Amino acid sequence: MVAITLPDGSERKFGGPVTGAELAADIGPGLAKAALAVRVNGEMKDLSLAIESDAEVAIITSKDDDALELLRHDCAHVMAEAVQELFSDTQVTIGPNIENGFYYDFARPTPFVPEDIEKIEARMHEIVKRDEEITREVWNRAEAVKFFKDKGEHYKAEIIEGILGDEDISLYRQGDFIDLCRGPHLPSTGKLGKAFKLTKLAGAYWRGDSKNEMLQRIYGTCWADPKQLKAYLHMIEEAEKRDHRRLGREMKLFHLQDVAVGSAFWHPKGWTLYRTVQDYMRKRLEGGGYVEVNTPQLVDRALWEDSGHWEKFRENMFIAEVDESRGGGETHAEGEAGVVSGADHAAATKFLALKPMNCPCHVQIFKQGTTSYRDLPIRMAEFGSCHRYEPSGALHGLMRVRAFTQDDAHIFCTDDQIESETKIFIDLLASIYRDFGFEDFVIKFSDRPEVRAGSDEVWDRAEKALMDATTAAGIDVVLNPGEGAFYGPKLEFVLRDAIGRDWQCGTHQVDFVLPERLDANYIGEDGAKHRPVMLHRAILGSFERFLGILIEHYAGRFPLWLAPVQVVVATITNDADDYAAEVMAELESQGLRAELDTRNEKINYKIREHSHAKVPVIMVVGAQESENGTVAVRRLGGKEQENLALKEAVARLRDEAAMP
RNA sequence: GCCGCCAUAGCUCAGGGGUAGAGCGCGCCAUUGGUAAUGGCGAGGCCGAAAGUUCGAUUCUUUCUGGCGGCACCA
Repeated sequence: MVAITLPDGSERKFGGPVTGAELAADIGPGLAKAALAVRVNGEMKDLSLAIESDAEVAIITSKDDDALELLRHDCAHVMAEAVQELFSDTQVTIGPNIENGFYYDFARPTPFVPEDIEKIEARMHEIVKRDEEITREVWNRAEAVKFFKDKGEHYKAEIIEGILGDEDISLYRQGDFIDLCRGPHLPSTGKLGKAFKLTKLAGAYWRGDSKNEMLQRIYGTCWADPKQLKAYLHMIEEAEKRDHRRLGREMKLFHLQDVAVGSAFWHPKGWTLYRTVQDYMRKRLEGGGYVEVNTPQLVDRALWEDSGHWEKFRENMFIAEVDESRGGGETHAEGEAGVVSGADHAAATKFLALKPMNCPCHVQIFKQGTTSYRDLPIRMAEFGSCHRYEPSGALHGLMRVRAFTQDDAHIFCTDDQIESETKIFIDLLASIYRDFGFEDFVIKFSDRPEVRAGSDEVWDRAEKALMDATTAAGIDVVLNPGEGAFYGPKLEFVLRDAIGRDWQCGTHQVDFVLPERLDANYIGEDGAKHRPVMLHRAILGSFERFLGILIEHYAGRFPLWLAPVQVVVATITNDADDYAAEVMAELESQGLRAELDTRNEKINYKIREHSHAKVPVIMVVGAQESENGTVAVRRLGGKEQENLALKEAVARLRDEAAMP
C-alpha cells in the first residue's frame, strides 16, 4: 500500500508502487497530458519513476515555476541531439541551466558559424515534433566510461571518471541521443514546446581553465510558452536601449576611442555628472571620518618590488622606461621604442610604473613620522587614478577600462578594530548606495584562496571578524569560496547592469600582509611597535564603472541632483527672450544647472528634443509667463505642466536638487 | 589573451569588382508657432589600416587595428 498526499492535502492510496504518470492519470486525463515531472517529498523526479512508499507528491506542469528548470535542461539536450545529428564530428561536454536559459559546450575541429545556429534551431524543432520518448537508464560507471570512449566522447568519459563515489550513474536516452545526466527530464521531447531560441555563440574553455582547449558554447533561452519567450526577448531589447555605451553617446556624456584604448574621454555633461558624484562622495567621506590624500601616478619600481606588485601584478602594470642619461626625461612605453643598448644606458635606465593600486603609496604616508595607537583607526581616502593593463578581451565600455579612478581608502587599524570598522563601512556603503537608488545589492564573502599568504590562524581571525561584522550589520552574504585576495578575505558588493551582468563595485578587504611587507607600524599602549591591519575598501569601486552602472540604472533619466542639465528654459517666441534670461539668472543664482533655448523653433520641437536629451525639467516661458512673472514647469515624461511664480518654482527645484 | 562575428556620412544602416545611398542629425533660407517632429534647399565619405589578386578593389584574399558577444582574467 502506497499513500500519496497531494498538495491540496487529499490522499490517494495505491496497491503498490505508482509512477508519477500513473498518479497523474489517476487524478485526471487533462493532468496526465500536462504532466512534465513530479515533486516527491520536495525533490523533482521523472514522471516515470516509481514511488515506492508514502510520500507527498506534486505533479509539475508547465504552469509551475519549477517547470522552467526542466524545460531548459531538456532544451539543452535537444540542442545537443540536433548538433550531433547535423555535425557528427562533434563531442558533447556539459550543458547546464543558467538564468533565463541554458548553454551547451561542444568540442569540434572547426568552430560553429552563425548560419549553423539557424540549422540547429530548425533541427531542434524537428526533434520536438518527433516527440521522442526520454528514458532513464542506470549504468555501471566503468561500462559507461567505456561506452563513451568507444563513441569517441572523450569529454563525457572524463566527466564520468571524475565523479566521486562509486555508485552507478544515470544516462538519459532520447532517440539515438544518449547523455550522462542526473535528471530529471521531461517524458518526451514533444513536451518541450516551441518557446525556445538559440541566442549566442561563443568560445569557452574546457573546465573553465584558459590553459585548456577552447570549446564551442551555444547559449539559448527557453520558456514555458511563446508569450513568455516574446516577453523575455522584448525585455532584452528594452534593456539594450539603456546600455551605458549607447546612452553615453546619445547624451554626450563620454566617448571611447582607439587612440586611448580603455580610457574614457569625458565630455562636459559626463564630467559634470562625474564631478557631482565625486563631490557627493567627498562630502560623505568627510562625514565618515576620512582624511583625503593624493599620491603619485608614476612610482619607482623599488616600491612595487617591496609591495609585491612587481612580482604578482606586473603583467597588469603599465611600465615606463626612463633613460636618465638623456636630458629631456621622455618616457617610452614598455616594449615599444625604448630600445636601450650598451651598459651606460642600461645603468641610467629607471623603471617607473603607473600605479595600478593606491595602497603602497598610502602606506608611505602612514609611515611618515610615528603613529600612536591613539591615532587609530586612520581612514585614508584618495580618489586614486589607477592604470591597469587589462586583457583586451576584458574591456567593456566604462565597466572595464584600463584607466580608472577608485574611491579608494585604506583604514589603518588594530586587529580589534576590524569588526567595528567593517560594520561602519558597510553602513556607510549601504547609505551611499541608497542615495544612488540602489536598494538591493549582493554581497559576496570571498574566503581564503588556495594560494595565500599568512597563517591559517590569521585567516581564521580575519574571516571571523569579517563575518561577524556582516552579521552585526544585519546583512546577508553569499559565500564565494576560495576567491579572496591572497592577503586576506574580502567582501564584494555587486551591482547588476541593464542586461543582467553583475559587476563588482564596492569591496572591503582585510590585509595583514602589506603592512608587514612595507614595514608599517604604530606605537602601542605598551610603548612597543605593532603592525597595523589595513582594510582596503572602495564603495563605488571605480568612478568609471559606477557611472556606467548609474547611467543604466536610471536609463539616463537621472534624479535632479545628478542630472548634468537640470533645467532647460524654453521660449515659445522670441518675445519672451528677455524674461527667459531673467529666469535663467534666477536658476543659476540658486546653483541650478540650466540651459537656455531661445531658438526660433516651435515649442513642440523644443520639448521633444530636450525630452530626448532626458532633461528632467523644462520651463516653458511665453507671453503669459513674462507678463505674470511665472514659469510653466514640465517634468520629463509628464504630460501636465505646473504654473508657478518664478521664485517659488526655482526655490522648489533648488530644494529638490540638493545633494542627499 | 582565446573563440566567433563586425568595421560604409556625426548616428542607425542599405549597397556592391567600374571610386557610393537612405533616414535622423548638421548648415542656410522662410516660418514667431503654447507642451514629444514646420517647410524648402544644401554640405558631409581615401567605404578602419597595410599588403595581395585583378586592366581596375570600398566590394575578393591575407595580416593588423579597433569594436561586439562570450570564455579566461578583474573595480
